[in-house]
Amino acid sequence: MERPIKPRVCGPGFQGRVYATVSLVPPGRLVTYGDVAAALGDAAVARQVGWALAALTDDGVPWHRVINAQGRISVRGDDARAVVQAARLESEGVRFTNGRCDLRAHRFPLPSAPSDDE
DNA sequence: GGCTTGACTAATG
DNA sequence: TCATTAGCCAAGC
Repeated sequence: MERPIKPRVCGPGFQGRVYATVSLVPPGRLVTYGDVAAALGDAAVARQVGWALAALTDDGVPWHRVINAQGRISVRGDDARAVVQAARLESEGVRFTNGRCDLRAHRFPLPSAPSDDE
């Protein structure tokens, strides 16, 4: 059957995989950069996940559902982005406390690397 | 082809 | 809880 996610059609190289994986996260749920990286097959590329999202311009990707392992929003200088992210998450039912969210309660179990078997 | 940058993570103090 | 350090890896120049 048609593969659930085809990284290549979502973008070039690594970024496309990141977008595809992040797109799997349903509203009201959260994932960490490490989770996305692990879903891609390499937990060590968490940094690259953030880098990929930083270059993201597609509203079709719920980038705001991706936070760091500490349950905090990190946008590395883009404060406006952080405000938007927090607002969207709260809009989806995610509760924030002291700038941190309840990652334990909202964490979404990402599936293993998007099956692009070929 | 090599160096630098970067929305991270885990460990330590 | 916060600050610092070391490690990993892809994209850009």
